[in-house]
Amino acid sequence: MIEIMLDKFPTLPAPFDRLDISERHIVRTQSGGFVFHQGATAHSMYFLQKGKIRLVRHTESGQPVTLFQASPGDFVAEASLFTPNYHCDCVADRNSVLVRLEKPDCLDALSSNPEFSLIYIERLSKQLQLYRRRIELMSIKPAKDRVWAAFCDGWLGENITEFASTLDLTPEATYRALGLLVKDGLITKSGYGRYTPNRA
Amino acid sequence: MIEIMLDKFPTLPAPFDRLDISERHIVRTQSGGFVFHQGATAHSMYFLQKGKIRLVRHTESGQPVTLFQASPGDFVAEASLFTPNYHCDCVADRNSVLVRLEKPDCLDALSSNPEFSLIYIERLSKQLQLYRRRIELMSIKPAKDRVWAAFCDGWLGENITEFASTLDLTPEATYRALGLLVKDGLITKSGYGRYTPNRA
DNA sequence: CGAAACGTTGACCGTTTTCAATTACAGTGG
DNA sequence: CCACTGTAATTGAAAACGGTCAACGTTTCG
Repeated sequence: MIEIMLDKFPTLPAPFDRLDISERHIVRTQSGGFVFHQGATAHSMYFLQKGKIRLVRHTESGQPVTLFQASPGDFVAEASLFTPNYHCDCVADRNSVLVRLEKPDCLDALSSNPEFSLIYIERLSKQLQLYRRRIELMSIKPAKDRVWAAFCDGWLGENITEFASTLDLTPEATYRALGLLVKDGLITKSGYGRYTPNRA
Repeated sequence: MIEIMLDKFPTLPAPFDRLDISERHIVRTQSGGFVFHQGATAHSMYFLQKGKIRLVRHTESGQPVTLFQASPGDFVAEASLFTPNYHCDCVADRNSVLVRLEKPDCLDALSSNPEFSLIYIERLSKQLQLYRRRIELMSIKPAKDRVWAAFCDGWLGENITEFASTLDLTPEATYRALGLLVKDGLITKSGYGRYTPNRA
């Protein structure tokens, strides 16, 4: 039970786990509610613990443009540490729980504690790696090859639908690709919605 | 003339412009040559000044997998600051010029100079923003909408082919999309390979 | 001038999306 | 424990979109 809850609520990762976080930093937002608004003074960055949030920018003509959809475990508005105002809205798609990391606290820690900085830089560097890899994955053309590459990388989690959206494929296309890979003997279907790698 | 040359050879951006860089840090690699090998001790990260390089990982079965293709202005192997070995090959696709940023120099600067760290963190944060936006762009389904969104964002540079590849579209598809946008009156073709936004 | 690279357009083809229907599983309340 | 409900998984068929191939125009640069 407890493990499941921990699973569903990722904890604040290093180096921010060192900050003094109290209940007043926890932000609970109802589905449809705003975490911050475009143009508002950027006081904080956020860590999404639970739910789904979306960063939306409004163009001059008023058209909304989604910049990023965050899932639990993602940081949001890291760059706000370096900009005076938020450049987009942050809106919750579901009831969500976030940890507010206030700008002064972050900048203090980063300025005064080199170890803290290094760990954050490490985190950002590795994130960058992941994003680059994901872009490279999305550019693989036949769906079968893309799914195979991503599968080998270990992107497939619990949920195939989510896996599909990570690859920018429809779930249907993903199921079919997985089916072909099974037929090729590269992977094995080990149950309803479960696929496991084969030994060479 | 000189400006053009500066254009073609991006200079080392902050904060690394503060490091003491001499000729011995400049790495020139012929097309097909390697900058570093998977498994080798990670001594440095690199800044690509000219040319094209590719990060390639070899799977257990020996299949090569491209992780990232870098263009001038990109950093490569930032995460190697935090890992003992390179986890992929770095191979030049053209004659290339890189600046080698040695791990001890970088870690020293990051550990001893908080301002240096902050600027690097700022850079990484903004890179992250760009990648996230690019992923979001690539997930826009009809090519026309994708091109329009990217165009509004200002991704279109000098080269339409490059613009196309950024969007994971073929040049042909991109030309057609641009044509439709012109037909819709959203943009104007202002010359051979030149498109400009329309006023509302 | 000539070669090379980029831009542009057309036609055809293949893959993926879309839409629809069915099955499997998890969680809920009786 | 079981029916009940919702979400995810799965499969099929048809349509649409973008990729591929091919041809040609334009610009740049040596």
